[in-house]
Amino acid sequence: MRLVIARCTVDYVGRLSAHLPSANRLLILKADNSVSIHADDRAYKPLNWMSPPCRLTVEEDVWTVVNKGGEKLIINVEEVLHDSTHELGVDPGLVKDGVEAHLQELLADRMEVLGAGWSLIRREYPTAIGPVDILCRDADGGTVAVEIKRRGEIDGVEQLTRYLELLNRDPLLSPVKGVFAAQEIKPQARVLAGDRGIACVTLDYDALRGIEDDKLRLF
Amino acid sequence: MRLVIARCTVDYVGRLSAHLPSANRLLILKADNSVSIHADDRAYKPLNWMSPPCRLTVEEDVWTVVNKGGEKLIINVEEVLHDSTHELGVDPGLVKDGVEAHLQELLADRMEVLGAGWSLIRREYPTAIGPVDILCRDADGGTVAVEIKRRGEIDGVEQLTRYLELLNRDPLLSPVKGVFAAQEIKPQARVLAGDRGIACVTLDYDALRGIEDDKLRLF
DNA sequence: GCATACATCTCGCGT
DNA sequence: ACGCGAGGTGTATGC
Repeated sequence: MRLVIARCTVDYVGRLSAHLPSANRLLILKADNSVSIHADDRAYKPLNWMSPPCRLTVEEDVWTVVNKGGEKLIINVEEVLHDSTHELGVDPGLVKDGVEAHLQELLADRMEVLGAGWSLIRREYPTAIGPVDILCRDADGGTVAVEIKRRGEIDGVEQLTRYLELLNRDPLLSPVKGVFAAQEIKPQARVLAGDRGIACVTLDYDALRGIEDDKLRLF
Repeated sequence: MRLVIARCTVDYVGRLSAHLPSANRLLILKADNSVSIHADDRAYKPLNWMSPPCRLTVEEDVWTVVNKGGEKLIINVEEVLHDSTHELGVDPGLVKDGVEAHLQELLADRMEVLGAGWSLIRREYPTAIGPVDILCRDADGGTVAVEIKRRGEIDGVEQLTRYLELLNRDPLLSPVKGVFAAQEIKPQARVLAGDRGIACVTLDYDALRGIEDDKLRLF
């Protein structure tokens, strides 16, 4: 990894055209040839970048990065204020916990959260337009499609609506009801769901995990 | 901006929990107190980060970054291999060209691209569920809602569908037809649009800009 | 401040 | 390779 602090201008031509006027910035050149240009604010997003795989060529003070799609990043280095290179090695990578997949596992293992007597048919129930997160039966034996999101927004309701339309065309399954389950459901999504006859359930991740822990403790 | 190359472990607790085992990484501490942790690959996304506004506290070799939402980033610095600080000043920022807003301007100025005799009613036509990109009249005087995207995907068709549903409830406007306009329209979006009676138009950005340039040259 | 829509989104999974 | 969905999405804009 090479770190350069330099006064530079940058031009990007690709999916759009963009230009950075002359200023002092951080240029990061990584082992995979990727390049990013950072200002002194905002942690996440570089001002400009070229993702790998790409090729970097240096001619005098003009650095050019191109990728296979023909996108081009041209850095004009006017003055170098710092330049250092460091060996980092391969990163072991990060361990995550708490994403939607985990919510789905937890809920599938504890269907009674949705109602007494509810039971799982299967997770990731396949359909022509994609898998339904959870297909289950309610206490009356009726089929229910459950869409799970971390944050429930309007597009999640649209997604579930498409699944329900499709599932209800199958006479073996119909009628299929819908449940929109999320840790947090936006008001607009709740209104749209109500309008479509879809029930909303907010999931308490810690409580679900607590139940799961209790279960594990039994073994 | 402070650049540190260090062997470190990182823990993030917030919207999820994540852990980075000990390894050499780049730590970027920016003027707005934001922190990001980079491995030696991938230009865009840090391994871990804390976006501003946030607060950084250093106690011995443990750096803690917290934000208002209670998210926490804990960096355990085991060995510092490089440490330098640089003054960059405020960045003038980047100038973009080719985004959706510009497509909308160009198309509004050249409605005949959609058909002979078409005319603009207004851009950003307000509705209860958000502004319609362009509302216009076709050659027969019928009202048309146009949704513009850079890349036309399924959610854009859903969005336009919601607008059309709403607009067609207004007897003063109804019937309102729909046009889905984008530089590139994905096949699935095209199929869904067809199913909903929505016309698809691919926009040639360079051609639109060329027409605009010609117009400007007249003055 | 909340809510929506866009992004050179990136990234991973599945077909 | 493309399509699709998720993301600690981040970021800007309008209310």
